[in-house]
Amino acid sequence: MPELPEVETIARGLASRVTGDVIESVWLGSKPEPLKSPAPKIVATLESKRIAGVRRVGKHIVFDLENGGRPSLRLRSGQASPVKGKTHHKAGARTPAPTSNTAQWIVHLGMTGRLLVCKPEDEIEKHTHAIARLASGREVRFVDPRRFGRLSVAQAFEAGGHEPLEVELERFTSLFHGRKTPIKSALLNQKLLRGVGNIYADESLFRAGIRPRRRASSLTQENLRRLYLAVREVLKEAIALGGSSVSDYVDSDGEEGFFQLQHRVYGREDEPCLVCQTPIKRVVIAGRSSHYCPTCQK
DNA sequence: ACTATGTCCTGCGAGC
DNA sequence: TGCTCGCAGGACATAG
Repeated sequence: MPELPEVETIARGLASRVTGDVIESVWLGSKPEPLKSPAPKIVATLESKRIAGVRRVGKHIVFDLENGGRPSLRLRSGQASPVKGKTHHKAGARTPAPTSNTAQWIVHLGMTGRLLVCKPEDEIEKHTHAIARLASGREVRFVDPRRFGRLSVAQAFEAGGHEPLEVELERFTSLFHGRKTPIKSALLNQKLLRGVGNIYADESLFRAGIRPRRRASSLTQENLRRLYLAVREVLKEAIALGGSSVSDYVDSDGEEGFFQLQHRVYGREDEPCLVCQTPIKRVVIAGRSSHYCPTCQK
C-alpha cells in the first residue's frame, strides 16, 4: 500500500501521538506471523521501553526505543487474548533483553499494512497481527490483510539505497549508470533509491517526460536531471497532501490523503492526458502496472 | 553482478 | 444473486 509519502505521513502522525509513551506489553498473532525477527525477541525488545521517537526510513517505520520505561504492569489475570486461539506473549525472563540502552522496532507495511492508535475498547479488526499496549492506556495495532508487511527489531537499523529527498544530483545520476533495466524498474529498486513505489515512479516519469520502458543506461544527463527534480517534486507535493488514498489507505488518525487528486497518469488508463489529451497507456513492466502518455513521454 | 520472473496473501470490483 | 477472473501501494527467492 504505502510508498514514501504515505509512510512519512504515518510516521509523523505516530510520532506526534506516541512519542514519550511506554510499551507495557505486546501481543503477537499466531503463525504464520508477519515477522522478520523471532517473536520472543520482538516482545523482549519492545516491552518496558519508552518510545523516544518515530521516523521513516525508506518505506520502513522505525520506532526508536530506549530503556527507562516503568516496570511492566501485568495485565489483569484472566484477560482474554484479543483474538481467540492466539498466543499471548507477556514480558518474561526467558529471553534476555538486549544489553544496549537503545533499540528499534521496524515496521514495513507491505501493500495493505496499517498502524493504528486505538483505545482498548475499539473493536479488533480482522487481520490484526500485533498489538502494543501503552502506559497511556492506548494501543498501537498492526493490521495487514495480505500479510506482506513485516515486523522486526534491530539495534541499529540500516536500509539500503538513498533517500530520494536527500540524495544529491550527482549521486542520483550515478545510480543508473550502466543499467540495462527499464528506468521504471530501477526507480522501484529499493537498493538504489528507497521509498519510491509504483505510483510515484509513474508520476515522476510523466513529469520528467520519460517513458517507463526506457533503459536506465540510455538516459541523458538532461533526462536524469529532469527525473531527479521530478521525483523530489512529486514526493514533496504528496507529503504535503498527506499521501495518496487509492483504495483504503488512511494514516494513523484514520485520515485520508489527497495526492490521488493530483495523479496525472497512475490509474488513468484510456483517460486523456491532462496536457495533450492523448489517451494514457497502461503496460506491464516487471510485473507492475505502468502508466504513461505516449505523446508527452519519450 | 545484473536482470527477469514467479510467489507470497486477501479482498474487491467487473463481467458474465 | 453468485460465481470467476484479474488486479492491487511490495519485496523477496530463484533461475538465467
